[in-house]
Amino acid sequence: MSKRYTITAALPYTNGPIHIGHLAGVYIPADIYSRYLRSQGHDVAFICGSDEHGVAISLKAKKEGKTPQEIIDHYDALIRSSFEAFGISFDNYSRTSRAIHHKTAQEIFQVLHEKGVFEEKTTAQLYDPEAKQFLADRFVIGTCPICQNQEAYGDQCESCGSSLNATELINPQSTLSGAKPEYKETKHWYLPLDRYSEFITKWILEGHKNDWKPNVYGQVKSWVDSGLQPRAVTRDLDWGIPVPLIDATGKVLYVWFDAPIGYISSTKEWAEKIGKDWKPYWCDSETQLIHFIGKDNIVFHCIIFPVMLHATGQYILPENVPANEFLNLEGQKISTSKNWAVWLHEYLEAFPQQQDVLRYVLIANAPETKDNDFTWEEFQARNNNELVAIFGNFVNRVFVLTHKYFEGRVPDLKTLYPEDNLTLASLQTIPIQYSESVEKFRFREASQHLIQLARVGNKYLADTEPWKLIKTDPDRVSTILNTALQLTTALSILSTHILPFTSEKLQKMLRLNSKIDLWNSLISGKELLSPNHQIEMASLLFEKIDDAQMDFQREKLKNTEKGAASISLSIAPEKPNIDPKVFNELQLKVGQIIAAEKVPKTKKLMKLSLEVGQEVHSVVSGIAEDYEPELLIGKKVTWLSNLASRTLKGVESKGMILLGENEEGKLVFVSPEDSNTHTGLDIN
RNA sequence: CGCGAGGUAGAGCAGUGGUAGCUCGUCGGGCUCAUAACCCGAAGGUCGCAGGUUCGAGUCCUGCCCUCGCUACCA
Repeated sequence: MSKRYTITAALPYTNGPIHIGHLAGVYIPADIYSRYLRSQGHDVAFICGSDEHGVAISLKAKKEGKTPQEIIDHYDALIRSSFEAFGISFDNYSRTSRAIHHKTAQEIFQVLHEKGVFEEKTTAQLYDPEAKQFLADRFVIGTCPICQNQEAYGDQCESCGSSLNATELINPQSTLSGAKPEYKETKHWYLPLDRYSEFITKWILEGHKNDWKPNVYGQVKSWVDSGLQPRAVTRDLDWGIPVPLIDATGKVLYVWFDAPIGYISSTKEWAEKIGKDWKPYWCDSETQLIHFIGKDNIVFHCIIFPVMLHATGQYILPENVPANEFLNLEGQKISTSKNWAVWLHEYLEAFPQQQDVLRYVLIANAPETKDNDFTWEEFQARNNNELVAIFGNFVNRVFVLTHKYFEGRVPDLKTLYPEDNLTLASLQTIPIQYSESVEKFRFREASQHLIQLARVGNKYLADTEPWKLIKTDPDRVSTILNTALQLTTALSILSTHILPFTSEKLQKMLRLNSKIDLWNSLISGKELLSPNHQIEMASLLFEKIDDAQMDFQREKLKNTEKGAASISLSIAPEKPNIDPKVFNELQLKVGQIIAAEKVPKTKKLMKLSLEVGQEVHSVVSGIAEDYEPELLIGKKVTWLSNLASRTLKGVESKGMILLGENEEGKLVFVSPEDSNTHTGLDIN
């Protein structure tokens, strides 16, 4: 029976291009699922769009001396075209900067406001008087009151790991202008999540205990157990959707309030274009709503957005939120700022017409249950050993044999032997297993069922050996090749979701004209190609990828990483001049490390014994992530000796070892002769 | 620190109480229609560690270790 589905894929944020992590985590699974549902005859709206609001874009614009509009136009165009070229089959890809979205988001805000859902609160927040802006915690830096790190953020000190309030920082500074933030009162609207705790508990914790993924369920449970808090849904900012109330000038909707509404406005835009009613896709309880996201988005899609939808009293809730974990690249976290990524638009240029290879590799190794690693070595191996050797080679064998023995016409099916029946049976059983996997969002498993079908084909040919029988029993060969051709056709149907470009090419080679109901013919065991049907000459579906190409990609990664490093090799801004007396108050000495050990239960802290003249002092330093204890022994360092002692994690620390942070984010000791340092390095 | 997920052959994964499995890689053999492709076979695991429950534990319980993530702006 045909059902209605609304499938959403996380809105990409338009401050950077799309990389393989986005694809493996969200877009390829969502695309496969949508294509699958369509081939089953379901009514599918596969919805996405660019997320174009928020502080990050406004900041990036300021930094690059552009307008936010220029930034979003650039990335929206890039993202849009690379999705298109990659075959992500969105029914609509919109933008949150469009009028229809502004209107939709404001309407939903209005509805919630009129229903009295929001709480209004006036609080004092940090304000930058020079930039004339309120500051998010992240945009205030200052000295950590706990470890004296001078670059602690308003919410957390990354050196000692303590969580902080921006108010606790010593000498707070705005990262926008360098000005000293002051307090200013401001009014905001809060979504009282705490009042919906029971709703979330019943709906997810009780209702979806067994059908949602453990990582998603666990995350939600963790939020609910720790007590949901009211959350502000407005911000004082100049970039975003204006809050549609008279007493809210200068305020915009919080980006996380407006972004998920983008799914709805994108659906509206699509429905208008094709003359449909959008409402059933969001308001009809028969519709299945599925959100594809990455794990960092769980709270928004499982708690905040559903509460918003629920509170309006008009919308349906997601049936499932199959969030994936993260993909690493060559053993390291993918990082946009460090340029450690494989960008989709660059892949498309480097590997033209090979979209399916990346689709296959990423889905075969999708981070479904835990973080996974993408390596070019694996990319090459999967292409050469699976797509080329198993899938492509089987198809090629069948085409070559059919032309060699039957002039490219499908031969008759004569007497069926047990091995023929066995093979034909798998044309039904494998698609059924494949379907089960897809319906459970187990795409990695589904890709293995697909390749399994090609394996069955290779084995069938190896077992029956038609090239030997042709001399003695041409009738038998006729049956074998008919069977092999049915299998090839089945392969072209089963691969439509994961390998859409390949599937299309193969169907052209087979001259498969009617595309209607291919899936049904497949699982009902109908004859897929009739005798005497003429097929095209063989052409290769996949090509081998050689070592040189892979070396080139690996080299490129290294170089772009270096390139990014040289850009970020920035010189810290000058601080105001100080009185020489202040400097004289600092006591700096050279010390030598004579012992080092990690402080237990911490990530970064290392306990060092420092020999200074005749004395030995104990100093705790946040360098454990960058240095092995053994390598530190014997090292001479610059030591600030008259900093008041303090105790970190139960270990007394006297003074402070001077360190700089280099372009790779690695802490280096201040020894100007060292190759790790560069001129202009900020010492602290 | 708290919370969540993960830790199973060289690599990537499946396996929720009953003789440890799949794919890739490795080694050996077969085949020659095919993109030096394909098919068969073998080697390779104290299932993170330590206790416990049970006739029986990868699977349940307890403690610990390691990796990743979340802690409210990175998929």
